[in-house]
Amino acid sequence: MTNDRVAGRPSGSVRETQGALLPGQRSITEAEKLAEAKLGGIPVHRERMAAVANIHRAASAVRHHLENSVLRGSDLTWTAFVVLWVVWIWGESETRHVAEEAGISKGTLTGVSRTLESRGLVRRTGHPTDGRLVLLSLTEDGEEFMRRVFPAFNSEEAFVTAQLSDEECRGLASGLRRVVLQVEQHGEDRRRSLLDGAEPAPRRSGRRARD
Amino acid sequence: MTNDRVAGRPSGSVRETQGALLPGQRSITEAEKLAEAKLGGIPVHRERMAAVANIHRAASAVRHHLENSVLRGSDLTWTAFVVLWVVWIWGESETRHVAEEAGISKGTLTGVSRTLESRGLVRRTGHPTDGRLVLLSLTEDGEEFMRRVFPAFNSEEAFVTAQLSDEECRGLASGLRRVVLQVEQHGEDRRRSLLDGAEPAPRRSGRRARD
DNA sequence: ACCCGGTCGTTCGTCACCGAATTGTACGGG
DNA sequence: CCCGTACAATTCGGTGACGAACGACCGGGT
Repeated sequence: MTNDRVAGRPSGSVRETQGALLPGQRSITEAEKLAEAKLGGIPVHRERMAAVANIHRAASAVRHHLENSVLRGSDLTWTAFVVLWVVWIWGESETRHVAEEAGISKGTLTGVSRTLESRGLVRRTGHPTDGRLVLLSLTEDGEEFMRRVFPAFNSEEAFVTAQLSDEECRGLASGLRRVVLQVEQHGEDRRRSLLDGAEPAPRRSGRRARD
Repeated sequence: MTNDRVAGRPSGSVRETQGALLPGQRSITEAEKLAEAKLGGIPVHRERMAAVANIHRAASAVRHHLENSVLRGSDLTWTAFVVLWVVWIWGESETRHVAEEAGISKGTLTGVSRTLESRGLVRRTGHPTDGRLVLLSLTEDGEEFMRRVFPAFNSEEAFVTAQLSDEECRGLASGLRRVVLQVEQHGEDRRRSLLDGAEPAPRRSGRRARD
């Protein structure tokens, strides 16, 4: 039993014992306090925890909303749309760059891009001089699709950020960009130093070593 | 052909033609300009687009980093850890609340909680008076696990936000919270009014209607 | 006592996604 | 010219996840 006097509560669901509780705002600050109490003395970086937790809350809420509004009607998955968007914005690109930009693995991109190809939205062409590379580009149908669907997508982006001013959006984007850069620039070193000495890592899914 | 003079570029990869290009910062602002040019006149909510895009970039980067640092060593998936975290923070809870808080579906939670149960980290008990409910709580092993692993997790949360001051973290969390609240409070109405009149929605995966 | 609309967690069909192994191409020495 | 190395995309085994259908259960009305 640890810190029962602080973190303790009557039996039954916590939510029920607190009455009507809006998700989000209050629950996350409650969570911070409870976490600190749970750890009993060990300091918690509360702002960091709240920021990171809310990044994921927001990402999942936004993705869910977009999947069930604009994307559902187009019969496209989130990932497929992101890939389409990346190729649309950047123009003809090598697959490894598209995969990185879209935040998916190369293996996943192979499948997604084939799906998009079979729907006539993207074109896959070999690189003229380097036979290892494959270039992705939008077909005319793909261009037309994005001209039609992106405005709707962007409208929902505006909807989900409706509580924020333009200036606040800029601040938000700037903060998030710094998080992305931090991980991209120092993440690998950090991970290496964390398990320094230790074996690289086990793995629970995916193809097994042939060995 | 639309706006070729504005959006046009020499053939080959865009990335190659721009020289060394840091991912993140520059690419997203480039993307905004390119998108606007692509749409040729139709206004784009640039700040909104940048904010939303960066939410997903950041979420995926942070998740990736955490999965490959603290979680890999514990042989837990991201989702399993989030569920564990929610139950740890909130104490014994009904499954539907845990699922919502963790941002996953009820069906997924069934599988995840069984996995966690089989590892002896959580306990599943029937509700004393309502036979439909199942309550989740941490076992003593689960408590011990979180006391050990959460500090490491929190340290990585601090790492990914290292470029931000405490004050900036608070601002970031606040902005994201408003996004979450906006979707939670008005998202369903919005989706309903968007496809108003139209058929509810098709579906591409999952169990088929029995006909 | 019995239905009956509503709500709970679980089941299950159907993909999405990851990442090691694999395959194929490029290119710089011997 | 033919290797060996490097690096590309693809293949494929495996898990993760969704969400409609389902069965168990609640509680109020008839």
